[in-house]
Amino acid sequence: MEDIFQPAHEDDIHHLLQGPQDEADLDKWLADFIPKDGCKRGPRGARKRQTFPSRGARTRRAFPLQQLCFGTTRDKRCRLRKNNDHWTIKEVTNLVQGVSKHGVGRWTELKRDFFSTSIRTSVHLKDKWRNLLKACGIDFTSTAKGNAQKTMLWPLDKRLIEQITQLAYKHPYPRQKY
DNA sequence: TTAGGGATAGAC
DNA sequence: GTCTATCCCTAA
Repeated sequence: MEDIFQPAHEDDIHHLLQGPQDEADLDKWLADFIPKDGCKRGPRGARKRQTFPSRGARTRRAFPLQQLCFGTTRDKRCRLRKNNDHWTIKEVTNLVQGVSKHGVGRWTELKRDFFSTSIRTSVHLKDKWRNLLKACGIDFTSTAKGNAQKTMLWPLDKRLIEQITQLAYKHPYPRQKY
């Protein structure tokens, strides 16, 4: 199976190992971590979207469409669901910067400042922050379930993880009500 | 608009 | 079947 993280050229490998040379180079460097079209990345290895509903004959879950229309036991109406769109390191970095600037709970402002051209909604930002806290082992609510898989943080810079942890304590989630 | 619970996808 | 990331719904 093709390793989607393996750069195509030796120069790319060198570039990857060297890290970003300067701020202008940061985007290109980060781009090496962005999953290629049709692929996913994560602790359990690259995931490719199915290109054909092989299991779809048995279950609607396997359809590879960007959007699905189906009902659930909870919601009888047809419901649209996008396929999973994993976050890139750059997006996570933007989110961390946004929380650093605005604090938690101000997701619309954060979206406006850092994700104005992104498909991510304020709800996505909130969900991702919640997810990052889980992954950092921070129990943000008394009802937090189980232990998040810490290995999800593997592609993230150590400093970024530290920053997330610090922000989590500086700006506890959910936001304090005044 | 936000918080929180639940549903879903996909690897293991 | 389990587990996690992401998406979606809905109450406040």
